Amino acid sequence: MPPKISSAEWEVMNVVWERYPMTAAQVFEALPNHNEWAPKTVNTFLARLVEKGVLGVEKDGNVNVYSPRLPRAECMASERKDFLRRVYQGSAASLLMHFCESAELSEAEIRELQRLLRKKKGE
Amino acid sequence: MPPKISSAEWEVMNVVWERYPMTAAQVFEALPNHNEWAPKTVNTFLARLVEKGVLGVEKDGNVNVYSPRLPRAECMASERKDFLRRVYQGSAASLLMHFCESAELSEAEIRELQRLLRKKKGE
DNA sequence: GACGAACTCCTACAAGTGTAGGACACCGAT
DNA sequence: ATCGGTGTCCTACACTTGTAGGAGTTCGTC
Repeated sequence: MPPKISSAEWEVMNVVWERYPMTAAQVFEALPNHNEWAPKTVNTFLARLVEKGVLGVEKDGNVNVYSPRLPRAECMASERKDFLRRVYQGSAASLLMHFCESAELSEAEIRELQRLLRKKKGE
Repeated sequence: MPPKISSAEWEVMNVVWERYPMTAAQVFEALPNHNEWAPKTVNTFLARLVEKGVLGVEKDGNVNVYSPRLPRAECMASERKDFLRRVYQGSAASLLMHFCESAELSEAEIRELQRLLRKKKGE
């Protein structure tokens, strides 16, 4: 199981998973809420992610270069499992209903979901 | 917005939302993992939930009786929003696909979802 | 009216998280 | 060789969360 990734750490990882390898400065630049955190703060998150084994770091000269050590899909799956249990006590059906109702979905996305459900029914 | 409810606090709230009002002892008894926490621990969670305004408390003699002060649906919605943003960066469609794929769904549940999607398409 | 059981209220403490600051090192320009 | 900028590493600190323990109050029973 991947380790627990905190909320701020997810922000960072979302950036790094998109386009690694990255230096701390690049991560800082790429963050959407880049204005809300001091560069040092981002540095702390990077260091903690390395500690946790979510990120790996290599030196390019004196500069740290970070890359994921865990696949995003795996961390997402672990987070889904936790959320499903904690908030929905395991009931995937009501979770899906709730998200479905409040989601804004395009025609194409709806069709894709319908296709998936039809396939599921067949099993 | 409801306040942040921690993982352990969700366990407690899931019980209280099912059948309030409840005393601390009743909550303790009703907890699924009732064996893993000391009664005092559960007490701490209850107190914190009252502080946060999620639970209300009244005295029945010298005994505390707890009831929700926030509707479950509202707390779930807030949690969904947070999860969607943090892990899926707002993409409800991929969230739904992922949960759909890994979920075990009965025929009836699938039909219900299909109905919901058809309705959504019509809008 | 004193004692034990039950319950509440206050306190504690370590680990995790958000939020950085300061010291120190190294590279490029002068 | 020196100095300033840029980056790393270590340290800090308050708040949250998980996990309770102990002191004190009160009610029913002997």
